[in-house]
Amino acid sequence: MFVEVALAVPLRKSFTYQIKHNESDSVCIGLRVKVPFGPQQLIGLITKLNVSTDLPSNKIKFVNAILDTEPLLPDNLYKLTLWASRFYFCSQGQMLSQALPVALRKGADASPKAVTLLALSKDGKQVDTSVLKRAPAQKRLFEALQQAPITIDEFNALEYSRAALTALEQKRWLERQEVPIEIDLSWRQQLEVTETPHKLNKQQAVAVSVLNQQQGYHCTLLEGITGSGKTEVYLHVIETVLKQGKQALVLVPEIGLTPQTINRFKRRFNVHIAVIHSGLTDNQRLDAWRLARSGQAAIIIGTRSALFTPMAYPGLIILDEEHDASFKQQEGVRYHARDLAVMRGHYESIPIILGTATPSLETLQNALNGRYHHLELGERAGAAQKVKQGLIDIRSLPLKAGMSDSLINEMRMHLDAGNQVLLFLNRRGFAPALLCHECGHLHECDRCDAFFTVHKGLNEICCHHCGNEYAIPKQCHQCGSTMLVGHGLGTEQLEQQLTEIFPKHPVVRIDRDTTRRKGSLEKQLHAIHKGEYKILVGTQMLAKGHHFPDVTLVGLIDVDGALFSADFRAPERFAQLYTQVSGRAGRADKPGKVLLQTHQADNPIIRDILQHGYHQFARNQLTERQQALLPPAWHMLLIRAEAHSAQDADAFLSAVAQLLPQDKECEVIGPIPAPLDRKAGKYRRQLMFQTKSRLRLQQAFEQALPLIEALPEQKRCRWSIDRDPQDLM
DNA sequence: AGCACGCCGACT
DNA sequence: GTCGGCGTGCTC
Repeated sequence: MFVEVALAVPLRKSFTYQIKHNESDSVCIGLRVKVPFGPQQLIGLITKLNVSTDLPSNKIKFVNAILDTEPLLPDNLYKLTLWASRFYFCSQGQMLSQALPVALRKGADASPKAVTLLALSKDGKQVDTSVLKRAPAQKRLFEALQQAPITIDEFNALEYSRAALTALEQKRWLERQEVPIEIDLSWRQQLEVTETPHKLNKQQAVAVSVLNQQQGYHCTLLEGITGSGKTEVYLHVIETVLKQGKQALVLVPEIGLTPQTINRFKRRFNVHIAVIHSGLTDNQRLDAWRLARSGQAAIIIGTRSALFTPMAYPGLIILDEEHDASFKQQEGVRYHARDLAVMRGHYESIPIILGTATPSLETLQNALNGRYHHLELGERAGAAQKVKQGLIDIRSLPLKAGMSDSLINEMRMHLDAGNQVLLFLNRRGFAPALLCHECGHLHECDRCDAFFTVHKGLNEICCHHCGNEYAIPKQCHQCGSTMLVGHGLGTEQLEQQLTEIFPKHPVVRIDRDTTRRKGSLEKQLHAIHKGEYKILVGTQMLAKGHHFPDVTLVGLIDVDGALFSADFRAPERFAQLYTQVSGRAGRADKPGKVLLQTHQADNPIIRDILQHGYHQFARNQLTERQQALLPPAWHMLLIRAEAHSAQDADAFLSAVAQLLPQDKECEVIGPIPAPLDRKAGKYRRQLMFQTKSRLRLQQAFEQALPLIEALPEQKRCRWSIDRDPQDLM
């Protein structure tokens, strides 16, 4: 008997193994097996059972061990990964390597029946702690055990000394007990709501009642402006679901998973909440996965990959900040958690809510054409006033650190009134280029097609694309002159100059450089909330998800770069960002103001956003995309290739282009150089494949893929497939 | 992805 | 002389 096994290797295929006769009764699809693979042992999932195979028998090895007695994933989730692997043109093994916690791919027990408990022995209970006064580590552990026994996992998490454990065991004061695991599902019988729900305004109440009535699959776009109380709607709907004994899965963007978010849910419901984020260790992740699969965790909150968390009693999926780009995986299998979440809703027959103030055009199109339900929250929940907005045409105006006089004056007014000011500049570092004042030479990264960014604080020049870094040169590389100056403006310089312009108002900078250390972002945000800083300077990080109630003025220093980008999504992204930052300004008793500096005051996109707001802008953009045959009207697949020589990448993509159909409903563009032509010493090219219908893209590419993989040119470059690319970089 | 094999530069 | 750099090729 033969089995096909999906392995977590980046190969678009599965592998066939033989099963020993005595084991052939204990295999079925979905079990994990340990198999020899080249010189290593890997763990994979059985995806097919066969009685014969075309492969020569000398190639086939035996399965070493069967690890499970029942399928690892619930049927619906298994089907989802199967569907996703077809949709994203990867092997099921590649998809499963995204979907399964690492610990399970290393052979951990999926549903352990017992747990090891550390407890005091009979002897230990007689002992007085004073005998341990010269062994503080032992004493600490001993006293903890006097309170209550702890599991071995807790022991590891709480950072007790291993030496102390061994010492206490040798004294026979401590013993290990095997305790069967009990699955506590009491929340399904009796739900404890530990906080009085907030009173809903009319629109919220309507939304909640519509959502509460949904049975089976429904996808709803909840379009609610910043401060309109989306979270309160979520909490009401979750309560309904929990009362039916079903679980809720909440997906949030990477930046949105803060203690505040989690506490909001913890305050309301006295249930177990599994939190899944990138900071977890493999075992913590497995723990959360088990709690969700057994049904003990009533609520699961997590980022992108949490989408694949199994649930014993699935009831609802909520995906917050639906438009956020962090839901799209940007390496390996480039899946979109939003699109897969909708598909999961289908398979599980449960409702899914997509919430945002600024819907992506993809979702908006689905809502407008009736595929999704559409609910709008247009009122701010409190009595907050509408934000005032202004445009500063900086053409030929004198600028101080990129700021016009009118911006500086406005800042002064807000600061003097005791308020905070937020300045947004999407460029970190001191200056985006190093210029020789004598010969005009701009210092360029030797591995990329990009300029070095100057970081004064680090005394370095860095390439933001490949991480290449050097000490700031004393002399020009071209002419030897010592007159080197930073060219252009970055957040570091802005911060420095603001300290000089406003010496009395403390400045804080929030970007990847100042928040690199773990916990430092939280620390800085806390200081801002306490009012320790009056001027906030930052990149994207500052714009997303954080609320600053005392900020009354938001300034966008330079938005021209965002609009000049080659990417067709640039206007959409900019409008989302602008709307999100605007939402940060002002509150009930303090009106907010947003100022936008630009050299293109007549730019129709800027005009459109300012005059009509995101709501109308997005609808106009949708029409433009339809006319330009761009997503979401048409469907797009991007093939990227990189190689040591540009010709190798070009040759491969040209050959691919020959294998793809071209007609009225199928377009092939390229190969063209990627926006960053050369990165980390490699030349990058891309080929775009666009079709009118999704089915056509699926069929045409499924047909071409085996031929592409057989191309001889394929060997001379690294290439990848990106379906529904989020950016064309 | 990992891992082995293989071929050229700076070290004891 | 060798340790180790990473290019190349293979995995049922």
